[in-house]
Amino acid sequence: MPLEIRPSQALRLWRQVHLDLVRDGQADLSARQTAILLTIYLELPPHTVRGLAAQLGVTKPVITRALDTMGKLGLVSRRRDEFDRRNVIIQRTVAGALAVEKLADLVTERARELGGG
Amino acid sequence: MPLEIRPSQALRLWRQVHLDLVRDGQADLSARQTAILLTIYLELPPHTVRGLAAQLGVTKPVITRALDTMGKLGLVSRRRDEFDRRNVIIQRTVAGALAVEKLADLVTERARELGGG
DNA sequence: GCATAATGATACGGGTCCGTAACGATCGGG
DNA sequence: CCCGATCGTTACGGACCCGTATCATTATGC
Repeated sequence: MPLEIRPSQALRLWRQVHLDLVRDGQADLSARQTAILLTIYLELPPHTVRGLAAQLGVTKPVITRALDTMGKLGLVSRRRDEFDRRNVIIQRTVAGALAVEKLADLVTERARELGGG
Repeated sequence: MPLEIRPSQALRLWRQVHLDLVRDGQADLSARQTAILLTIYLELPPHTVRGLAAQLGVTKPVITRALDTMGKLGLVSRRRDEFDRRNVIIQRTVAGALAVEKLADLVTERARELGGG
């Protein structure tokens, strides 16, 4: 069941959602942080620093810093893997789930408002 | 002609496109820069610093700095308004148009690949 | 001509992020 | 044991961006 969308519609959708994010002032997330956050909330656990780095094609410090920032914002949390104490398991939070849900509603609503152009 | 998309589809689309942008390494654009770039390429000219700042709900230095960065990348260019030399007119470039078109194709393609979930 | 307004750019102090390299902690094999 | 491999984190120098305040340039009204 593919989703049919024309390039011009895609651009207008992309612009409008980004405008909303900027205007809401809550869009302090970079493209990398967005990719990390959505991976955590859409893919099956467990999530590790190394695994996320591999999926995004970036180095581990990038993931560590992004988790620091998003942790301050309360969007994700970390805990040690008790079975292999070298690993860190990245966990979801209530605030993170709310933010993801809000983004989903925003994209969905803006898509619904798209005209035929 | 609204575009029907479920919240779960919207999230998977958002994640996949951001993953592509990060992996391509071309995602040096922040949410603000993306909003500015798409506004320039989708809305009718002329575009000024003040006008963009008003549309995005940010201050003028934010626009100036974003234009500096995107100008270095060749995505936009600036010239003086000869009829009111206080104004600066922001213009599109070939490279910018290509980048926008590429983004449109990316979103469109990833939308087409979406399953029913 | 002169004062005022408007535009975009710049200075400043502070924060975040980058990539590379090194680090401490932990696991595992010999 | 102990040495190497693996994990996530931190250090470093550099770059970018933020918001506020200020600046030079240009236009406008009297």
